[in-house]
Amino acid sequence: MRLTKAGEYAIRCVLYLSTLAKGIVASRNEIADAMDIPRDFLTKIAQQLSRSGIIEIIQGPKGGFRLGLPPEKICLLDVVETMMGDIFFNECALRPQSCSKSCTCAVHTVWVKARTQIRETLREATFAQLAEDVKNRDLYFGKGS
Amino acid sequence: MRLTKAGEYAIRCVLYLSTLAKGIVASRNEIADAMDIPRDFLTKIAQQLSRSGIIEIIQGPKGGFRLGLPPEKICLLDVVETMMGDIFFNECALRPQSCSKSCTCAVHTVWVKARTQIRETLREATFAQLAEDVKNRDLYFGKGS
DNA sequence: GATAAAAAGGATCTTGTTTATCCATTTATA
DNA sequence: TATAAATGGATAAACAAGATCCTTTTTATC
Repeated sequence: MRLTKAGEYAIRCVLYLSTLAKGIVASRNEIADAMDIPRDFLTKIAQQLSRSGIIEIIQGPKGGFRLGLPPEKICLLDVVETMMGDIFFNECALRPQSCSKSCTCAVHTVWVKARTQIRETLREATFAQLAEDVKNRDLYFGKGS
Repeated sequence: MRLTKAGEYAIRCVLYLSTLAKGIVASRNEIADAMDIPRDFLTKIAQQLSRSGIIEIIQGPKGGFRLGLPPEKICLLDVVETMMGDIFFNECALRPQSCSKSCTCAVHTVWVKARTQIRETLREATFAQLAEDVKNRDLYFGKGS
């Protein structure tokens, strides 16, 4: 049960953009180099992030990516669910009709609780906070330890 | 981010055994039929559960599976981690040395929190409770709705 | 307009994991 | 000793993840 590479890369990309001044565009190559993301894979990831409004893509020379929302309006949950779909640990917790047994059973209530908790935790973590922390520590940019 | 079939089947298997009187052995076919698990797949699942002591396997005629521990000593976390390995959402949360960037960053503390929460929730859910609930509701055995 | 930088979109490919099945071998009851 | 029942190893099929390549489209600037 783990974060996919696509999810990890997406977080790094949004985090990078969140550390820039408002409205600044960073090119795909710049982001890929800085955050250690395969260039062409980043293309696909950016397309998904763009479809859910988390980033904007600018084409043409001087093009690249920038945030589509202020970083305090973007949370880890947004990015994770964009890249990996809904978080659920058991079909029943989200799609009761797909369970061959009854779905009110005790097991499912545990999954629902787990799902709710993790979504809440990921929702509380905004990229404004994350970027601030990263900037303060000089992390993620080769300056820190 | 979801439970695998193997994880789901393992839970159903242990739940079935937990509803039986202490020490009772159920054959592989009985469990497979009752809980809608592919017979040969259940073999593999049982081997894993047996290696971590959750169930015991009895060979020969009248053989089958039974719990290796009292059901109040088995929790969802045990079964899930046996079948799916450690729960972690990000490499760094568990293996700091594998992260190419610094691992004290703010993102990782969020993953650590999420991981801790879900493990706690799954640890609290024992099969004694789960089986009791299932028996009370006549669920999981075709008698309920 | 023409040029060129930069991203899109589609196709493909590799790799790994999950799920499932088959069969010869081992175990142990009666 | 015969037989019921599970093991263990091998293999296959299905699917998802990760990565890469190439042609087309967009658009800033000369």
